[in-house]
Order: sequence, then C-alpha cells, then structure tokens
Amino acid sequence: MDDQVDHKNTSLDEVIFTSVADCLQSSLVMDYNSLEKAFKFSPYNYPCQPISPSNMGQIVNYPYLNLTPISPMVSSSSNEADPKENVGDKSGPMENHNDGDQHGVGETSKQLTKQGKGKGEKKEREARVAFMTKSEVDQLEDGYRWRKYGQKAVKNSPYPRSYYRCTAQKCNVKKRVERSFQDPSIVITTYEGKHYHPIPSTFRGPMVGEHLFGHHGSGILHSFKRYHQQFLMKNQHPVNYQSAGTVTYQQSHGDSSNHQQVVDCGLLQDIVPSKFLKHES
DNA sequence: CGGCTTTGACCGGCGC
DNA sequence: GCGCCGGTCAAAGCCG
Repeated sequence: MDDQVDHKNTSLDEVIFTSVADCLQSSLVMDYNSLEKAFKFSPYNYPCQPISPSNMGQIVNYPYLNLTPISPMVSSSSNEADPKENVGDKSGPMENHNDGDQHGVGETSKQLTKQGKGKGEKKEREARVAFMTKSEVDQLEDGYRWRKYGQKAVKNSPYPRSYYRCTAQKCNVKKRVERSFQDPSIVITTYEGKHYHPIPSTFRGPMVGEHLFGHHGSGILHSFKRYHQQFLMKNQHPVNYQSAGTVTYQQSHGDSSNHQQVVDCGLLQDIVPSKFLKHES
C-alpha cells in the first residue's frame, strides 16, 4: 500500500500529476501525455481500445483516493462516444452547475429528459471514472457526502448496485457502487461528474485512505484536502464535459495478488471491453 | 423533525 | 412493437 503514494514526491509542480489521486483532483482535461506521464503507462499498451485524447474528458476529483491505474477504459455509453451529440443545443457543459442540484427549480429530471428527447437530444453523460477497491465496506469514504437514491440488482451477480448522489447543493456528481461477484472483496465504484464545491467541512473519518492505506492516511490526506480546496478556489470556471470517457483505476495497498485480476460483469461490463475481460476466464 | 435508506414503479435506450 | 435492462424517482419507513 505504501508504495502507491511513492510517486508523490519531488517538486510542487509535479504534485498535480504524481498520482492518480492528484490527477483526479485536477479539473484539467487530461490528455494522453498527461495521463501517461502521471500514471507511468501508455494507454496504448493495454489490450483494450484506448481512449483518445479527445474523449479522455473530464475526471472527477477525489483527493482522498489513492489509486493506481489498471487501464483507461472507453465507456460503452453511446452518447459520450459521439462528440457530436454533446455539442451545442443544450445549455452547455455547465448546465448542471448552474441549474442547481440537477435540474432547474420546479423541473424534474423526467421532465427535462422528455423535453430533451422531444427535440431529438440525447441526455449527456458526464465523464466517468471507475475504481476497484479491496474493501469490506461498500461505501468508501472519499471526503464527500452521498445520498443513496437507488439500488438495482446486477445481472449475473448476487450483489446489487447502489446509486448515490452528492448531497451538496448544485452538485450533480453521482457514483455507483457494486461488488464484484467474482471477487466479493472488491468494491467497484464509478464516479460520474465533477464536484464544484469544497469537501464538506463536516467530513470525518474513517476515510478511504485511512482504511486502505493505514498509517499513510492522515498526513497525506490532510494535504490532499488542503490542496484540493485551494484548487477548487482557483478552478470555478466551466469545464468541458463533452466527449467523456471512463477511466478505471485500482486501489492497491500492498496486496499485489489482486492486481488486474478483478473482472466484473456488472458495472465493469459496461466499461471494460470484452476483449479485456476474456483473458481472465 | 430532518436526513437518509429502501424499494417498487417508472422511463428511456437499445436490440431483436 | 416488444421486451429487456440500466438508471432514476419518490413515497414510505427508519434513525438519531
């Protein structure tokens, strides 16, 4: 576990890109070079369809997560795969940001969806980032507060998938949590969207970092939080969400046995190319 | 009482 | 058109 954070060292400039967590903090649109530099891998090396620089898209910021990448994945979501779909006619990438929680006052998502659909628009989907985490608990603490709004049974899996939304006002970030049926010790968390607000001040442990990285926890996490909040102050500008991809990371904490072993037919099925999954069976 | 979870219903997308 | 499936809603219930 400790080795994970070892990339974060050296200069301040590098802090931004010395770990996945740092990258996640960044609201910059990542490109291949950044990612490769940050994660010390080339997306092209993976036996799956690489994410293009244009669809790498926006990554959410989770300063408490400390992760190593498995592979960047292209989401199978149709609308995010087609940049044309996202351009234009809606109020733009910051629509959610401006609208309040997720919709304007007096409008339900259903209503909005219907409006959009009436004009042949597709609902935009935000950038997604999936994490695989070895944990006994489903709800990993990432510094934000989440409200559960749904749960669905996952096909071919005894474990349900839970849907959470960030409880902060004007925050449209969602996450899905499910457990891998092949390895129940693995929790797969998929984040969608980006927080435009500070981490809740009421935040309290145990945090995912502490849970997973033991003694490494507090100091790093504290600095993460500080950095994160400073970052947020500086980055209130609109961010382009168009053509987002999904990136998958795995939390690693000294247990290399589960490295790249986790395959899930629920959530991951949605984002992991079948070719990539096959070599496991 | 407010915030949260649970859970069945509903909706839209998609494949056939 | 139909059925399946993923995602979301919202009422009811729970809990501190």
